[in-house]
Amino acid sequence: MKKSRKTTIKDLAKALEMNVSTVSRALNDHPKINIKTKERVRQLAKQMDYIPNPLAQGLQRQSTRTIGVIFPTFDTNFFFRVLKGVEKVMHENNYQIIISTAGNSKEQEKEACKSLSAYHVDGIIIFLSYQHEDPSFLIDIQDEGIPLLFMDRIYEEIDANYVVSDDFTGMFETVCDFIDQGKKKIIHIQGSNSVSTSFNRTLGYQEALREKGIEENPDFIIHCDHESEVKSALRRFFSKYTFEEIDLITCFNDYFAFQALEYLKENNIKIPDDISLLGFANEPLSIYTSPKLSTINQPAEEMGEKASELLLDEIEHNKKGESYAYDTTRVKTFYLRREST
Amino acid sequence: MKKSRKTTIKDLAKALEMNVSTVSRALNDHPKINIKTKERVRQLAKQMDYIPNPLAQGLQRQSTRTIGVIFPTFDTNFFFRVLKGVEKVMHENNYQIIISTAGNSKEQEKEACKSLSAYHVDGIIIFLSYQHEDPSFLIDIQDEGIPLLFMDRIYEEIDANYVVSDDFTGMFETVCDFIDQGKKKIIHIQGSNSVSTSFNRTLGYQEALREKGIEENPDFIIHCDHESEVKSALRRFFSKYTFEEIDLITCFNDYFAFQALEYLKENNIKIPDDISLLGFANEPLSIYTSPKLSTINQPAEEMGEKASELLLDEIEHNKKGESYAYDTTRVKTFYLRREST
DNA sequence: CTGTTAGCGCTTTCAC
DNA sequence: GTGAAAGCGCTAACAG
Repeated sequence: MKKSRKTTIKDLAKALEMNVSTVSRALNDHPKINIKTKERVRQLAKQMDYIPNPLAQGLQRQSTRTIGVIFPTFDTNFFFRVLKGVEKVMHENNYQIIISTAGNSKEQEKEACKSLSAYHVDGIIIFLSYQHEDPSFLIDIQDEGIPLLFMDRIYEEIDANYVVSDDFTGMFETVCDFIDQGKKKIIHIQGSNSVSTSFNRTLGYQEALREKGIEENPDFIIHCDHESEVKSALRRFFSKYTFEEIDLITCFNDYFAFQALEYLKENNIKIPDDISLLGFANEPLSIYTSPKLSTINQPAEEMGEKASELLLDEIEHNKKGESYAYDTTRVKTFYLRREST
Repeated sequence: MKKSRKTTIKDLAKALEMNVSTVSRALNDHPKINIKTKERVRQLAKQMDYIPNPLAQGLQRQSTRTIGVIFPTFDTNFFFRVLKGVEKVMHENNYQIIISTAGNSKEQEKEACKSLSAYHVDGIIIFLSYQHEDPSFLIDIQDEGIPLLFMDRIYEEIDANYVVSDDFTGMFETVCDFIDQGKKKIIHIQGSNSVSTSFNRTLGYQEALREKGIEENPDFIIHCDHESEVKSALRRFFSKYTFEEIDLITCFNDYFAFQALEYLKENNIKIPDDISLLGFANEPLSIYTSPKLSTINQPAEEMGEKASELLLDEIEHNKKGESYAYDTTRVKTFYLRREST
């Protein structure tokens, strides 16, 4: 393994017989540098294939043109789609992306944050997945001047930019519409309560019933911590109720809906004639089921883009020392009718 | 925005009334440091929440505990699954991951490489997606001492670690088995020829026919650059041939197979009774179709893990200045029977 | 065992 | 306009 050294600013300076500081200034388009010198420097830089060392720059400038993204896991396709949006905007702006996961513990989540902060990322996009009784580590990060952008979950205690999809409204409006169309016997399969998205979707379901004056039956909210529990939960439910007593099944997400779909098919229930089925998220899979799953679209890529733009904005303001007003943008979700409703 | 400074090694040194170098050595477990001093230093470090600045360390050590991963795009779930494997191993070993995409041009692919090299990553995992007439930029990166690991595609010209799934064998063996079972009229929908995975899968198909003494009909290899072309390509094909003339449709990947599935359903062909259908890759979607798609499993996560381990290994050897022998590991693919065959 | 010093590659005052 | 010099936070000879 031969080691070829990268050309540094010193090499340029020597070759051009000027001081490194001049070269640096020329490269950074400093106003007081002779246009001719600038050109000479730039030309040689290109010729010698000079790329500034971001580590050195970062050390000096306290900025690395790097942002971090922390996901709960790498299991859900939704995150990948968000990442795509992030990637797009960040690379357009010449930022690198460092990814992390919270894994399966609060501790890991905290470690991921600290680690990114140590790496001097210029900002962090985070899908916080745990409830921390002491979220001071997050505030510490902000205090270090690293902007934090929270995705898909709002923390009242923390002042920051937020990008969330409007889970509540999406579910609320859609369920209202169904009720108006005469489907009044609706159950909801909810996910883990500690996940705010699940919580909000359930809330949307409940509020819609209330709005339309339908009495809530506690049995009609079926709790599953994981999609693998859906079928047996439904089996339990339908041992108490008949299929005729239900018009529509709403679900925390598309994966839950897929399980429900299988369950219904196994029981020879016609979808949507006997029972309608609604997912949530518009995962790519939802167009491949049969019948194709109706769902509530959650524009993942758009969320990633929006988050990146906000974060970049905050970073820029920070650099200039300007003040900055936080924003929480709710990305619109909407009902997507396919074949299961 | 209050800016709280991070505690540095200097702060520790001052507080402990010793020299920074002693502190540094204590922190790095240098053999010749008094065990007592080490303890004092470490305790204060923990107490003051000291985290070494990776930028400074990187600048000095020429190593950043950071690796880069370059994907062609963020479209295929397969990449996400690979990333999961990479994430697992890398974070176990305290490495950060920087991600990039080749986007849609050779130039971008090259830029991504250069950019990662500039960031002084310790290694790069790359799914090369273009054919570069001049791959010297890759060799340059190796010469800088940055190990390159190629995924899913072999470059004869470049000496490096490779991790590939055995596309050829997976397709070859599966098609042979089908032929043995009496399905002899087999077509193959191939993807872009410039993608080596597609190329190899096609080769597997062809070789299986040859092996079993079946004459190849050029019409039976249907070319599509993208899944969106599959339906019309099939329409064209089946205007020339009847459905009865075909036993089995093999596809470049599961997405292609989904399109074929839709086409067959639209034409009221019973799967697998009239025609069998085989995908490739075992994308998560394949279990949600109806009928469930039979496919050839490609262990994405495992590939990511294996790649990471090899890369880390090379990095470690490099650091110690030891010699290192490259390896190309073929990850086994295998036929996964579900309902479409 | 520990301190002194130089330097990684770059930016940025402060001079002139 | 440009040069000299200090310093970002850390490590690693070289001394003693």
